[in-house]
Amino acid sequence: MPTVDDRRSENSTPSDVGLDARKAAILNAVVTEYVGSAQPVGSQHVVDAPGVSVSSATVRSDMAALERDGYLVQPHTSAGRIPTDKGYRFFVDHLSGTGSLDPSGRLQVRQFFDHAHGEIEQMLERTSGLLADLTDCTAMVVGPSHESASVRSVQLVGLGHRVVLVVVVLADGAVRKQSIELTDEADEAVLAEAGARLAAHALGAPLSHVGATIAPCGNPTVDSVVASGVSALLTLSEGESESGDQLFVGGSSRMAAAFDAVDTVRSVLTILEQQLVVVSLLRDILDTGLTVAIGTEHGVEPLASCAIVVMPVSVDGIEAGTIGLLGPTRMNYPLALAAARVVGDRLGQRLGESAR
Amino acid sequence: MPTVDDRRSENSTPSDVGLDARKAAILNAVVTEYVGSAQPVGSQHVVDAPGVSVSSATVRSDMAALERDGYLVQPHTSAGRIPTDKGYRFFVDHLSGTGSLDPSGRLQVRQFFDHAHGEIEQMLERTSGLLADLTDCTAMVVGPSHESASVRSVQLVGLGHRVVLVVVVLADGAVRKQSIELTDEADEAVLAEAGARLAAHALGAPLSHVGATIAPCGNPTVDSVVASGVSALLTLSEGESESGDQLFVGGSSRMAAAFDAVDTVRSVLTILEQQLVVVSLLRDILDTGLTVAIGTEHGVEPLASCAIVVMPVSVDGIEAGTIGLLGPTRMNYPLALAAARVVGDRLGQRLGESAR
DNA sequence: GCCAGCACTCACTAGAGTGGAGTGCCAGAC
DNA sequence: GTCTGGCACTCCACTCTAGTGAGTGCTGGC
Repeated sequence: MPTVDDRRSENSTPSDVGLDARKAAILNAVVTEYVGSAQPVGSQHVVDAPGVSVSSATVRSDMAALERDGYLVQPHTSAGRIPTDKGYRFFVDHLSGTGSLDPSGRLQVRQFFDHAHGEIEQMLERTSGLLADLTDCTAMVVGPSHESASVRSVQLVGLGHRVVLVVVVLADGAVRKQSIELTDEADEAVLAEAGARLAAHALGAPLSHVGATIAPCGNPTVDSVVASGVSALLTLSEGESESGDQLFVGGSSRMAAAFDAVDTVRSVLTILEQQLVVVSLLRDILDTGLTVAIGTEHGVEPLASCAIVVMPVSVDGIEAGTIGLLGPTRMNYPLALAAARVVGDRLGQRLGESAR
Repeated sequence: MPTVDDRRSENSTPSDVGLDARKAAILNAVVTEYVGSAQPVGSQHVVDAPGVSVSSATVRSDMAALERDGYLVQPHTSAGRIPTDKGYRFFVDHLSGTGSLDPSGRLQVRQFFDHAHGEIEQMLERTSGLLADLTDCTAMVVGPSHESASVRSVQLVGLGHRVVLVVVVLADGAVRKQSIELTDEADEAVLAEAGARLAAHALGAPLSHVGATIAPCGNPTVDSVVASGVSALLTLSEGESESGDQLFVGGSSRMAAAFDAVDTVRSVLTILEQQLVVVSLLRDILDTGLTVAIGTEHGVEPLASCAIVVMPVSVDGIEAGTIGLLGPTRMNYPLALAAARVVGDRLGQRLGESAR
C-alpha cells in the first residue's frame, strides 16, 4: 500500500484498490504536486515520481484513463490534470495509517503541552491555535460535552440588593452560573438555607435531571429563593442542551490564504461563525464513520471546495471532544491527519490527567 | 453644520471648518457616493447633491482644490475622485451628532434586547452578532473588566481523587475557577475548613490584592490544601491581568466582503485573531479621545485600509466595556456610529439592570 | 465667480497574434 | 500486449494594438 512518506506502491495489489499500482502512483503524484503548486499537473511533471517509471506518453494514457474513471479532470483541453473529490478520496484512503509530523512540528507540540496551563477552556482555545499553526488550516476544537456530568455543588452567592448568583459545579469541573433577581431581600442565612435545599435537590444527577418542583420547607422567604433557584437550574439545563458543546475556532484567517475567490472565503467564514452548524457538521462526519470529508461528502454546500479532517479526542477510551481541521480540498492531508492525530492524543492524555 | 440626513450646509461658516460650505457639501457627496459604489466619483455625479447647485465645471475646480488640500485623490488622471483618510476625517467630524438608525434597525435592536437572556458573556457574544448584522461591519465587544471587582465567595469543590476545584465569585457576578491537585486525599470536612480559611483570606478585596501567604492553622492536611488554594488564587489573579478583558468578535466574515484583495482580508483577520492586540487597540483609540479611527490614525499597519468606530459602554456612568466596529475606510460611518451608540446605550442599560 | 466648450488623458475592453505547455493518437520497438 | 517517440493539434496566457468613454483641466465669455 502506498505510504505518505515514500510513495512505493509496487506491493499494492490491483484488486484491492480498483486501480493498478502505476495508476495509483500517478494519482498520488498528481495530488501531491497539485496540493503544492495549485496548478494543473501535466504528464511531464509526473514521470519522475516514485512508482512511475514510464514515459510521459504512457502517463498520458493512464491519466486519460483516470479521467474516464473520474479521479482527475482537465480544466480545459490541453491543460494538465486536477484531482477530483474522488481522486482526493482515493488518495486519503490509501495513505499509510501512521504518517507522522516532521521534527519541528513534533517539537512544537511537545513544547505546547509542556507549557500548557490554565483551565480546560483556555487550553482548548490555544490548542486550536496550535493546530492552525501546524497545518495552515483553520482548526476547530470541540470541548467535552457536559450534558451528562452530574451536579457536584450548588451554591448561592448574594451580589447585593436582591441579586443572587446560582453557581453550579459539575463533576467534570465545569462551572455554570445564572443570576436571579429576588422579589425580597434575603440575608446570608436565608441564602445558605436555600442553597442547602437546592444542593440536596440537584446534587448527584445531571442538570437535565433536575426536577422542576421542590417541596416547600415552610419558611416563605427561603421557599421563594429556592423556587427562583430551581428555575435558574432549569434555565441552565436548557442552555446546556440548546447551545451544544463549546467550540473554539482558531486560524480562520488561513481560509483567506487558501482561496483566491473572495466570496468563497466569505461564505466559508460565514459558516464558521455558526457554532451550531460547525459542531453538528463535525458530529455528522464522525457519525458516518469518516475521518476526512472531502468536497460535498458532508452536506454543507458552501464548503464544497473544502475538506475537513475530523479526529475524536478520547480520555481513557471515552469520547471527550473533537478536533477538526478545515482547509481547501487541496489541503495537505498527510500533514493534517498526522497533526490531528498527534495533537488529539496529547490533548486526550492531558484532559485525562487533570480530570482524574 | 452639515447633518447626516439632509446635507444642508448653507449655515456652516467657512471659518469653523477650513472649507467653504460648497466644498464641504461636495466632499460629503463624494464620500457618500463612494461609500455606496466603491467607484471613483466624477464631477457629474455630484452636481445633483444637496448643497451643490453649480455646474460640473465648477465642481471640478472645487474638487481640484480639495485634492490640493489633501481631502481627495485621483487613482489616475482622468478618473474620478476618492476620499483620502483626511477626507473621511472631515466627513465624520462634520456629521450631525445624533444620526439615528433606520426603523428596521431600531426594531431589530429592540427585539434583540427584549429577547436577550442568559448570562453576560452570552449576551455580549450575541451583541457582537447584532452589531455585525446592523452595520455589515465586523463587531468587537469588550466585556467589563473584572480586575477591580472584589472577591465575594471562595469555595472548594472536590472532584474526586485529590483533584479540587477552587471556585471564586466576584462581586460583579464573574466566576473564576482553577483546579488544583492535592498531594493527599482530603475529605469534605477538610475542604470545608480550608475553604473557609481561604474565604476569610481573600474575601472583600480584588483578586490582585490576595496575599501570597496565610498563617497556618496547625492542621497539616488543611494547611496544605489552603496553600494550594492560595497559589490557585494567585494563578487566577495573574490570568486576570495578563489575558486582558474578554473580547467577542462577531461577523468577521464581513471583512471578506469589504475588500477584494484577498491578502488584505487575510492580514485583517490575522489581527482579529489576536485578542490582546484588538483589546489594546480599542483602548488606545478611546484613550486618544477618538470615536472613529480612520486608516493610519491608529498605529496598526495591517489595518491601514480600515476604519474603527469605538463606543464606550457605561453602566451608571462607569465604563463597563467597549464596542468596536471594524470596516473598510469606505464604511458607512453614519450608520456605524448610530448603531454603536444605540446598541451601546441599550447594552449599558441592560448590564445596569442585572448588576444592580 | 460661474459656466459652456474643448482638447486631452488614460483605464478599460475587444480583437488579433504568438508562444508554450499540454494533449491525443499512431506507428513502430521490445 | 505494452510501451515509447514523434507529431499534429488545442487552447490558455500573454502581448500588442486600436477604439471607447468617463473623466479631467483650462480658457474665454457672461
